[in-house]
Amino acid sequence: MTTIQDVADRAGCAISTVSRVLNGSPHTSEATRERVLQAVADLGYRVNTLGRSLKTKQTRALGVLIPSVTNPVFASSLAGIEEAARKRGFDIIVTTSNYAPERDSAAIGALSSRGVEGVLLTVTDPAEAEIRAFLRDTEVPCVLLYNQPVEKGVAAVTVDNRRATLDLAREAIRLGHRRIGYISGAFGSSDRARIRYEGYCAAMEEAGLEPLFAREVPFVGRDIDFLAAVSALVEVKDPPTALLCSNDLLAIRVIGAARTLGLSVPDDLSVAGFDGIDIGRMIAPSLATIEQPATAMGRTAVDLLFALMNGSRDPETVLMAHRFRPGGSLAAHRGEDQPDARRDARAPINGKQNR
Amino acid sequence: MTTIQDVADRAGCAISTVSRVLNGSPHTSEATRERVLQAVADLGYRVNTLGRSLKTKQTRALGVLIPSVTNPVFASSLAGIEEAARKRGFDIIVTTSNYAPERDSAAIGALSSRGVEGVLLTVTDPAEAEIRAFLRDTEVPCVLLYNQPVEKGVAAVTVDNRRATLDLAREAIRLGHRRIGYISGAFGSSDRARIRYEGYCAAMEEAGLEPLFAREVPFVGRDIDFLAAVSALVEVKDPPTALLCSNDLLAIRVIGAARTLGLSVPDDLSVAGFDGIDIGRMIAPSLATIEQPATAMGRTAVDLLFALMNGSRDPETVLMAHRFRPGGSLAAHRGEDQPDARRDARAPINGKQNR
DNA sequence: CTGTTAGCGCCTTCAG
DNA sequence: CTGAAGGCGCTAACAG
Repeated sequence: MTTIQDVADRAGCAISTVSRVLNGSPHTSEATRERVLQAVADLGYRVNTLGRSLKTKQTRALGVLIPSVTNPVFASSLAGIEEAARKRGFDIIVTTSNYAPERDSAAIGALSSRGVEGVLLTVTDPAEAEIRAFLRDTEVPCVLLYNQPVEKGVAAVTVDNRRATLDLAREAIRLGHRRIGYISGAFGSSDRARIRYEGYCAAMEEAGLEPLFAREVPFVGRDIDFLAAVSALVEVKDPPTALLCSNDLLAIRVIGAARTLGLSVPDDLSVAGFDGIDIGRMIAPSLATIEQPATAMGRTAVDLLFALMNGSRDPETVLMAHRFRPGGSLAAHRGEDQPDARRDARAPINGKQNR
Repeated sequence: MTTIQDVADRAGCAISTVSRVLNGSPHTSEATRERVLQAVADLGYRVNTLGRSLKTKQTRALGVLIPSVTNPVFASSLAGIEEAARKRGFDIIVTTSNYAPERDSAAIGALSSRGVEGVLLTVTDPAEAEIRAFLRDTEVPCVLLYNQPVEKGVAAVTVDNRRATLDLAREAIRLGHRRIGYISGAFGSSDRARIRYEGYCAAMEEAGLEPLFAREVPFVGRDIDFLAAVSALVEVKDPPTALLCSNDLLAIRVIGAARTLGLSVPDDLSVAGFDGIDIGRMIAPSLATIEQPATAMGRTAVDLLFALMNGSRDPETVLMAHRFRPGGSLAAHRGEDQPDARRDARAPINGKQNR
């Protein structure tokens, strides 16, 4: 590895001079400047970022933590992040938690240990003690993405998850559904799932309906377990006519499971998701969902992060606009039911009850 | 930021002692060990990776370059990479080229400037001069992913793109198709696309057919341009009955465009892709394609990289197994054509000809 | 067993 | 305009 000293030797000057031309210091004669540049080219020299960073305390690197990179919604936000960071000359260090809460703080520790100048976080639970402590104590600027902060003074970019799911559930109700279930991955793995559930409950109550059930299913588990879980939900007396899923990937799996169980979507069962990933448009029937602007959210989060970094803005929660996207998976209920649907509402049919 | 000196002060010892206990050196008394650990906990101290790396020349970081993180095939390989790297205690710095050749070498430069201990590359063109030079001259271990190296001594993990497309084209031919077209993103943006095209040509020639055409379409461009490009290909006299696409994302867009043009897939036009992304299974009709084990390829690439790093293996090309995945998008040709299809074969109908 | 010391590669006053 | 020198945080001999 060639160092700044090698360049200085070849250019016949001191390393400080090399440093100056490399960093565009104005006080250098054109002649030596040329020689230095020539030496750099000859030797194929590249500054060692570590040495520089150690001195300047600037790593020009951002840390990113997301649950998974194969979930298109996070891939999109990552794309937005990467683009916005690169535009400013920053690299990103990417870590994933795979929805495992215990990996969150480990990842955050590793990131800050690397001296990243800012951090973008999608954690499983922003209310978790260690996470809160970090958010409060750290001096490295930090913005939550998709998470909704539990205390003031924490920056975040998200949609209004509660309101969005309320909108979605209202739509299902408007379409004549009365027995509507909510299904999510492990609540412990996603504050979004919990908040969205609240929105669902609010809509049900508003319509004078009892929330049917909220069931956690093994989102990242094996197909066979997943199928069993869905089966337990829908193969009951007075089954739900619509299922709201905490995210699109889950919804797509549910549709697949329903089909395996011999149910037609949406004829026998309506299904809706949340996120608005592209795949939803391509499948048949297309997936009804809530769209959130994932790439723009990533970009916005970086913008906010840089504003935080240079002190031009205080931590705040930026709410992005969401939008209901209609789709064939959520259709009008062909009601052979009695008018007063409340009589059908009941305690959880199966599985643990939430709330 | 608290440093090792702060810890030493608080523990009442020298920084070297702190360093020793932190790095698990055996020669430390249990007593001081305790004191140090306590001080670390009290102060919430974390080693500064930069200082350590500067000394040890070990960054425990890998560099990754992929075209895009929103293409599921690269997202999957990235997931495999991240997992395998983390298992070994390595972080990854992720850069994307967005299929722009000029961004490849810039990214590689930035990566090595950060002192990454190894690099995983999916470049637009491994034959490009600057890339070749880097591959040949660099002392940082490096493995290509998806790319097929153009010279010996370069490590790579890929499938046999030529052979795979040959298999795919054979399948189309077996299904009765004679007028088969090949469509890809910009050849300049993907050596895979070019090599796959060769496989297509080989299959056609083997069957005594003339390659119909190979057309580059604006893969990352606007919908309207894309539609026009597809329209120009299929709205001709004696249109192709099957279209082989250089990747799945492209194939899915083609199906969408065909539909917009009023064509039914596969009744009017069969379409096949390459990659085997999950979405392909979920759309209707399901996408016929060549599956490559993206996540495993990422993992394998990291394994190979580490073997390179510790010198236990020499650069080599690892060919992973591919598999034809049947799908509704590629159906038997309902031939009202004359038996000798060669009479229909012709020079490119439209667009620039390749090869 | 523990402290002292010499850098790793680079930037940045401070003199000259 | 340029060189010399100190030090960023840490590790690794080398003494003691």
